[in-house]
Parts: sequence; C-alpha cells; structure tokens
Amino acid sequence: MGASKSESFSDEQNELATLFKALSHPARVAIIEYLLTVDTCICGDIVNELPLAQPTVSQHLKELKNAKIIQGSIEGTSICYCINTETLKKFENYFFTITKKLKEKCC
Amino acid sequence: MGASKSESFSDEQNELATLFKALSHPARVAIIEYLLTVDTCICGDIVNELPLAQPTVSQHLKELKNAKIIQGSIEGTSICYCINTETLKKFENYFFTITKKLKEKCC
DNA sequence: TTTGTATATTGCAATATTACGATAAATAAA
DNA sequence: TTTATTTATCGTAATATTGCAATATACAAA
Repeated sequence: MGASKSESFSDEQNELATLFKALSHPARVAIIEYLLTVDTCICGDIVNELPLAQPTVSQHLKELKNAKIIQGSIEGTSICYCINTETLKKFENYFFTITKKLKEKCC
Repeated sequence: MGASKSESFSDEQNELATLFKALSHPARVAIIEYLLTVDTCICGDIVNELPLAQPTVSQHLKELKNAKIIQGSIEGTSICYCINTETLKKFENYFFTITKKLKEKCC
C-alpha cells in the first residue's frame, strides 16, 4: 500500500485534510506570511524571499494554488499572487467548529 | 534531495507547519472529530471507529501524540486518549494571527 | 529578430508517508 | 499459569513529497 485511503473518509474530512496539507510545509507557511505582509497582491519577488531555488518555489506555489489557498493572475511578464479569501474563510469556519466543540468539553 | 529544508525557516514557521502536517490526513482529522464528539476522554474504540487496520490507527495516534495534539494515559488494559487543549489553543492563536492579518488587507 | 526577464515543466534522486501483516508487550480475567 | 484483550512496534511494499538542474514557455524591450 502507501496511498492514503481517502475514499474511506467523508468529503469534509478530506477537504479539511487537503487544506492542512497545503500548509504543512514551512516554505508554504512562509509564502502565506509573506503575502500577508505586503499591502497588495504583489507580483514576483516571492522567489527572492525564500531560501529555495526557483523551480522549488514554483512547485510550492502550484500546491497552494491547487488547494485554492492562493490565486495568481498574469501581470505582464510576471504573475501576481494573492490569498484566496474565500478558501481561507472556509478553512477558518471548519477550524472554528472544531475549537468551538473543544470549548464545550470539559477534559 | 527530498528532505525538507526546515533549517532555512523560522522556528515558528516550522512549528506551525508541523501542526498543519499532523492534521493533513483524513484519518487524523477523523480522530480529532471523534474525540470531540465523545463527552470525556474515552478509552479504546478509536480503532473501531476508523476504516483502517489497528497498526495504522496506532501509527496515526502516535503522530498526533508527537505533535502534542492529543495525549494518552494508561487506563488498565486500554489507553485513554484526549485532546491537548494547550496545543490546540496555541494553534488557534497562530491561525488567528494569520486570519486577522488577512482581514486588515484589501485584496 | 534577438535578448533579457519571469515563471512553469520535466526528470530524477533522496527522503518521507501510508498501510498492514506479523509479532511483541502489558495487563486483566479465568 | 493460561488465555484473552488492547495497544505498540517491526518490517516491508507502495506511493507521495521535496529539491533542484536543465529546459521550456511567454512576453517585453531593444
């Protein structure tokens, strides 16, 4: 085996796991943090911000895009990336449900 | 290569990524959700709740324990698992910082 | 057209994760 | 002590992730 038995779990559980997975690498956390420090959706220079080669950064950006956590739009020669507020809200909601349930517990 | 260049990122970025990673599998999301549905820290039967073999569940539980998201105490023959409120609060705080920053942005 | 700049894709090696059968360890009950 | 029950660990196969050099693509500027 080796492949995750995702079909054995609910859609919501898989969706939540996918979002967590997209953020499960320090480089991708760093990308999100960087996108949050800049005022607008700034183009380029994400590569210069990270201690990784350009193809590696491109790959991490692709994963964040696939998870719909960020989105990129072509802006001349470069690409303008920004956070997908929609998805982050969804994520926040999921997460809230969990932490809310936790507060209702004793333990 | 293949190993993650974690030393190139901040401790906080790595810590956050570790927490996300611990929850990046549907089985582990399911475990957390199950622990939240039961009133107290119920022993055993986590294995029966999941569509996975016992060694696999044990492995997932170990990962959640390593990330300090859950904790287990011996209770006779079985082990009583429950959520580590401390860690989840820390996680919640990290996450809040991100979503708060997002709200301060236009985009 | 040629050159330069920005980003993506390919290919591959190193490493990590996932899953589970077999087995071990620990303890309760008979 | 023997047996049953519960959880952990080992070993291993299948698959996924990470990182980057090389290369491709796309387009702006010269």
